[in-house]
Amino acid sequence: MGKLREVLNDLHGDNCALPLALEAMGERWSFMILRAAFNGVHHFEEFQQELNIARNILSNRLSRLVDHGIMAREVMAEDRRKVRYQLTEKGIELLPAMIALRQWGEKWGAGVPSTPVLVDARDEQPIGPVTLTAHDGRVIGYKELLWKHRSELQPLGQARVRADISAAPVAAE
Amino acid sequence: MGKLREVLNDLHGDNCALPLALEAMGERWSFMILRAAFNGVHHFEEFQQELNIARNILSNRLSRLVDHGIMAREVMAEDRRKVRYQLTEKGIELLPAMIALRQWGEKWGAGVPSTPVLVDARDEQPIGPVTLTAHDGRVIGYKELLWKHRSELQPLGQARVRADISAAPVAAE
DNA sequence: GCGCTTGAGTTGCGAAATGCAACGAAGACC
DNA sequence: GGTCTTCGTTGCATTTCGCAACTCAAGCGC
Repeated sequence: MGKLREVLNDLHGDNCALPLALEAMGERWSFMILRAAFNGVHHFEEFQQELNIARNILSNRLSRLVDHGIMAREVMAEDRRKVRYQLTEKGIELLPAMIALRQWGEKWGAGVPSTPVLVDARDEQPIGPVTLTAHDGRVIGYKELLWKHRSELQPLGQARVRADISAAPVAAE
Repeated sequence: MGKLREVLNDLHGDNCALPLALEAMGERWSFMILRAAFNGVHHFEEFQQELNIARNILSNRLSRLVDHGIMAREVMAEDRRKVRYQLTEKGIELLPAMIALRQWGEKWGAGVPSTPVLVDARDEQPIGPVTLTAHDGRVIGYKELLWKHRSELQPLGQARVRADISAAPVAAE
């Protein structure tokens, strides 16, 4: 955990939340555990058999996920031997990242059709590909993108709104 | 590399491309290197200084990314000491996954505003959050989703189209 | 040519993470 | 009380990571 964290907050003057995400999810089994959790796995033994992961590692990974607030640990009332691991909202919000990874693997791997498939509950159609979108929701490709430093963004906040606001006082003077 | 790969292709009868993606990108520095690459870093020494990563690890990670077809290695013609590492299309298509992770880190980390920011080249507005969408592009939340086995999907292909097709013969009879 | 620098790695070795198998301990079950 | 479950922990071998020093080919100044 040493090196990576040290570098977390400065990348030649850049700032990035990516290392922060990686500190929580960058370890070998984290995403696999997350996936199992999304598939309804809740207990230690279930994870262990499903993933074929060493028990000590699983124990460690689950603790870490709990520490990071990605999963919640709860001793069950009706059988106090059992512990239930449940995704928190913070954990659930990793779904787009996980699905993006999975779709990438599907596209570029050896044509493995992943199962189970995530479908829209309304019509049971598989979901679409995870994409980047402009602020108005329009899908946007890599070539239509620029990396900008925060300082060189539109004067402050959303350009259009901002223009309206700043125009008002001038008119009032 | 042992355990994880063994389990890659069967998760109690499930199939998943996620482990495949993780095999390529699941190692400690892979995403950080990818991020640097997206930010215009191309040479060994640049990666090394930018990331403060050990040279042997960097060497190893770059080779592996090249092996996986995520980056391309090219010895430069005008100075044959220099090697240029360039993202391939396969690498570029990891952008949604990377941004999803980064946005998650931004949201749940200690309010770190990431820089540089990805903006729409057209209006220089920051891009929107990476989301899951239904097949028709409508944004879809976790609670509106179901996990379905491939076998229990709508009879085959798209439901609506399928319904039309299957209705026709019946009417014809 | 000859020393000097630069770019891209490699090597050796200690520290940390991972994997395996066996063990422990509390709670349920009869 | 004895046994079975569930969730871990412990000890030890293997693998990966991290650091610093070293190699080695290619350009550069003269």
